[in-house]
Amino acid sequence: MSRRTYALDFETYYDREVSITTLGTYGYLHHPHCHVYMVAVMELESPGYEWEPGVDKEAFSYCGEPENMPWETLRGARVVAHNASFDEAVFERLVEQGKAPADLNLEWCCTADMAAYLGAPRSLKEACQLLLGKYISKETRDEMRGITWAEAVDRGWEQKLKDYCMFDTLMCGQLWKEYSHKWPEHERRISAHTRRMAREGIHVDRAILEESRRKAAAVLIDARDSIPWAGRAPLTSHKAIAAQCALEGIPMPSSLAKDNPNTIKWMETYGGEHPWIQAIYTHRSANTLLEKLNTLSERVRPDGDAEVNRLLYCGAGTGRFSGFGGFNMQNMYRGERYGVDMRRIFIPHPGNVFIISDLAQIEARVALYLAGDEKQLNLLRDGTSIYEVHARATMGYTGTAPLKSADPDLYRLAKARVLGLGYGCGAAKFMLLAKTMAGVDLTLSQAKVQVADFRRKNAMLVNLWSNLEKHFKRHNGQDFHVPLYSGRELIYRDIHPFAGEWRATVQGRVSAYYGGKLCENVTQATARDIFCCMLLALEDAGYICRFHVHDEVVLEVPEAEAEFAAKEVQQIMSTTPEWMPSCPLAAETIISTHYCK
DNA sequence: TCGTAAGGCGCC
DNA sequence: AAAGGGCGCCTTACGA
Repeated sequence: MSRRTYALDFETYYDREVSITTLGTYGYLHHPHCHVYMVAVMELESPGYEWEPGVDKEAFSYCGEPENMPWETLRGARVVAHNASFDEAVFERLVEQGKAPADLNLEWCCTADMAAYLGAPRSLKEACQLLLGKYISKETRDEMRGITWAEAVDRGWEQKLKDYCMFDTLMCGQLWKEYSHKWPEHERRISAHTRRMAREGIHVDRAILEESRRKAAAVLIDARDSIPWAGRAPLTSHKAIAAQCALEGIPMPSSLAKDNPNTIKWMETYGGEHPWIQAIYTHRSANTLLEKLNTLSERVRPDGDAEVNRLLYCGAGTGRFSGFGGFNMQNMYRGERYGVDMRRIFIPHPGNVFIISDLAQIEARVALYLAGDEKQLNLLRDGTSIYEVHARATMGYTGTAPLKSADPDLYRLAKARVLGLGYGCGAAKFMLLAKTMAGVDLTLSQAKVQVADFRRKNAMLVNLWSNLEKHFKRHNGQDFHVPLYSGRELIYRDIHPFAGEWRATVQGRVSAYYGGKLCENVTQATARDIFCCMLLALEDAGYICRFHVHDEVVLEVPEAEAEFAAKEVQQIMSTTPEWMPSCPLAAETIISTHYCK
């Protein structure tokens, strides 16, 4: 039985400090200044569906203070909101405050997520422009920053605000009516899964968190004391550093990036005589570390769980998830620095353990599948590691022993090639990638040889690059839809040449594209779809996902079930979706009492 | 005092 | 012809 569907939009007080951005959803909704002053609710089958401001407001079930909203109307309904994570959280807060009933059995759906799935921008304004051809003004919302409901009423803004709120609700509803049939059920489940994770948070070891903050702060103070201009100029200011260089008669490097080869040489040459050189790098990294720990600390709720696993569904143009502001779980330090292992801070609730499982080299495997390289796929199916497969298929390795032990140098070079050259990277860039990804030192001419050799021996992949580019360019002046095996598609809009590049718009962002990059996009998108398939399979099997990072999932299970769970999770994570049969996947699964790499 | 851009850097 | 990509957060600089 299908549910009745309503569009809904809340309006709440906000200012510079009291906002989701600064406080997180929980902190914001529990702040004493936070006030939910309006809600608009519209039944999508109502005749007022074509309502425009000032014409007919009868279409609305309700628009006014949430305290007087007849919430029973919504019992058992589907509720559609733009950025439902917010509206759902507001509703839960009203329940908590006794202003709404707890048992309405609502199904929340998010039109911002839907827009992102369709390759449109997330914001209501831009989504309506692209998907409905309608212009929305956000002026009223901007004007309300720092203005309370009572003040707005005093200014005579009551009707203006109602119109604004109803119009947003209407637009949200229209987006849903026009496009929801293009948003498949399994993707709606992923969207809901993302909101569920955020709502529940992650348990945190507060003792380790506080100890980590103390350690980072101590390092920071030491570094500061070694910087001569401390207190007189910003500590990592390029201008201040250039002035110090001039003062001490040493050259200023063109870049201060710590991985830049020229900068490394500069640090080695002058670092000994001038200890502040090391100190600026120490300060930079210790400061970032401390700030992240501070952010995390601010997001810990009274129950010891932190709201740091909010993700944007389809936040990236490829459909990957992205961060949502505040603490970002997707770029967390691995291992220890300054005696702090950030990942250890995240723990399961008492009596539980984490099951951590990741897809091994998922993108490299998908790329072979998309390119149709059966030779390498067959070797993979035999259980050979992907780097050895590459060495056997394209680098002339014929030994019977595993490559990793038989010829470690060749193995590392194969790894560098697989990780670094799959998407059109050139020789200069490959030098850096080979070093950072596989620890391989190459001269520029050696890198050139490797790039040329890779492209010659991996013709099917190179073919995929050029085919994608060819089709892309053929859509000059149009949109290019790239179908994925999952049934989803990537959409490159408004393709046109500009300044020697080929540009397109994805989720409202314009950038340049070429074969290797398109191939990377399609590969990443497919890997994302495979991963999401597994998220749902895990949910179906009853597992609670605390958070995930692109190809890695962290589940929380009772300790007593850990062994069985690890086996079952490993099984689920190794199972290829039915829409991509015979793509050889692999997973690694561990049991842990804390998050770790 | 704002918003934005850019340099730098963390991860997948 | 040549081009790894996908993100977000921190600081500083700069212009309105």
